[in-house]
Amino acid sequence: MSGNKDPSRQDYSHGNHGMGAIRFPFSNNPSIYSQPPCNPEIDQAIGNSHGYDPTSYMSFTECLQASTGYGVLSKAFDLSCSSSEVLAPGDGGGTANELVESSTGHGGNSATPNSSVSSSSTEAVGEEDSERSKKDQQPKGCGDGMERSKKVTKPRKKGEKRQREPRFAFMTKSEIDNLEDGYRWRKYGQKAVKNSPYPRSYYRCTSQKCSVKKRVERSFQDPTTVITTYEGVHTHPSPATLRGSTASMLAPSILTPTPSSVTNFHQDLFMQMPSTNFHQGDPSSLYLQSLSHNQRLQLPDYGLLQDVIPPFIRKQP
DNA sequence: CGACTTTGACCGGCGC
DNA sequence: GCGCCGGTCAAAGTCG
Repeated sequence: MSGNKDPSRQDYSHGNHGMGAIRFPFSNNPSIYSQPPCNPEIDQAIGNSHGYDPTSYMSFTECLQASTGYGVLSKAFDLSCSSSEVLAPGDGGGTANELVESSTGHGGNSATPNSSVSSSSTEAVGEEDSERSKKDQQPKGCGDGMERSKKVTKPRKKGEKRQREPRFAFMTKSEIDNLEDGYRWRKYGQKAVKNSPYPRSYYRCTSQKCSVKKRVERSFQDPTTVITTYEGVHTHPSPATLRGSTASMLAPSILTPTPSSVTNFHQDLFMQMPSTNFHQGDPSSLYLQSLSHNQRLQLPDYGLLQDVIPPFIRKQP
């Protein structure tokens, strides 16, 4: 191996050398994302209704950290959502597939034209991830000299369905695949995506006790769009947060509340969300749109407030 | 040398 | 039952 073998990666990973060097961009400029996501799969996954409200954004990190409290999200959605649309099979499709992690929602009737940024997805909040427990219980010892072909598989109880962590999917307009979100990730897999020339990458949070995963893929119809799907809840604060101002350095516009304040902060944060910002799917899900880091440079300077005030609040007159 | 990426193989779920 | 496909594993390679 010589690294850099995957052309499909290189093509759009400008300047992305490993992780942690990328800033997550966002912008308040609604015009940038004037076109709907193109990948039909993704459209469905994120419940794209072509009617999202581009004026309402929150930063990637905010969303992510908000995801540390699904209850909060749910609460927020309860407050802000009136209908049950989530996924928008809309165009007669019903070709729901892999990206529609959100299992269903409730029928996910098509969103109304103004129903906004619909959410993407979340899945049943599995208490115990059987998948993970499989790994945990799986005799790791099988590694020593053991070939993969003899990999021990944990006997799964019959009828025990694999449950997944809740997921959030974000769409991001970016040339960069692996967006800086304040956490450290280790890539553990990459797969070709059906019907797409772009591969899907699988990442796992490097924190030992944290089992959060994320998938990153690129829309095949709009290569500038990256779809990031988070699965699980971080059990630890963002390393960036711990490092103090690092997060701010990486992404000055991204709020990185202290761990202890995350919950309350996001509760407030979602409470303040415009009702068009997110729609309730199943319990909670987000669909974030953001912009390239280039565009972020055009943001007005809020000084210290940049790190305090959520962007979607900031932008308001 | 440790952390991380790459990559082919394996596994399980699901549709037919 | 079979095949497809998404997700994961883990050895090997790369990088700093």
